[in-house]
Amino acid sequence: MKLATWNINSLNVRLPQVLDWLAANPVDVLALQELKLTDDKFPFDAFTQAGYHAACFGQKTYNGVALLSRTPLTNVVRNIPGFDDDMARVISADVGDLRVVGAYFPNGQEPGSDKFDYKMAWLKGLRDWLRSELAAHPQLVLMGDYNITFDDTDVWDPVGLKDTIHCTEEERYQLRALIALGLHDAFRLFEQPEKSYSWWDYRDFAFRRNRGLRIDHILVSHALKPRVTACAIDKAPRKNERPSDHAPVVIELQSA
DNA sequence: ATGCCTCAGCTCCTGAGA
Repeated sequence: MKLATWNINSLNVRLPQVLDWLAANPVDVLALQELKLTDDKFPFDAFTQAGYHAACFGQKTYNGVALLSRTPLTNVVRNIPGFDDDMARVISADVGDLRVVGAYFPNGQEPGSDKFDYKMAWLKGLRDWLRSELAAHPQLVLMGDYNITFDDTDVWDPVGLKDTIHCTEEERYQLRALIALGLHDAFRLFEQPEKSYSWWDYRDFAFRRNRGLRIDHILVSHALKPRVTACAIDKAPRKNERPSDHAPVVIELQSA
């Protein structure tokens, strides 16, 4: 089976591209981030016609996440239990024998800012909750827009961007702490092209120049790791007209 | 260069994204 994650930067604008991508890439599960719409505006009918069940957790203007699945989504949980948050950033569900968590991590704006402090608190909240979630659901996948690079390999200009947002040691420490719960970066389980990124700034022809960051990730639990057969970033949708600034990341799993 | 795009909205500018 295949699962994917994609920050689509407004579902209102990107719905046709999501449907086109699903038609060409009929994944079993797709996690979406940055819907930028409320639940009452979510296009359930369009996804039903495309053959997908959907669970959404929307919000006006900002944030908003959803899960699409070929098979029913059950035990849906919105946001991080135990972490009080007024932003719609996390949605979890059972899909077959998997626990799927889709997440839109805070941006953080700038080290030292209030938004950076919120990002750190959110990461701690996520980790505290995931510890018990992993214990309850050994076969777990956590995918989404993490807004953090693992290391300089994920950064087009590690010197120029040293200690800037997405690249600070504090953020990377938090990411390693998530890994330490018993998770693996599916992308690095395989040989990958050099300078592989999942996000490119809209400005300055950044995509054409491949000036990007790898900030969209799929982490798999220990129990799931042996089932992973492939993981790749699909740059094709970034070449569309009016693209999202992010590209989808896709993982392939053997059946249990 | 507090810029460069893109999107939402209390929409002809501003805040936020990353």
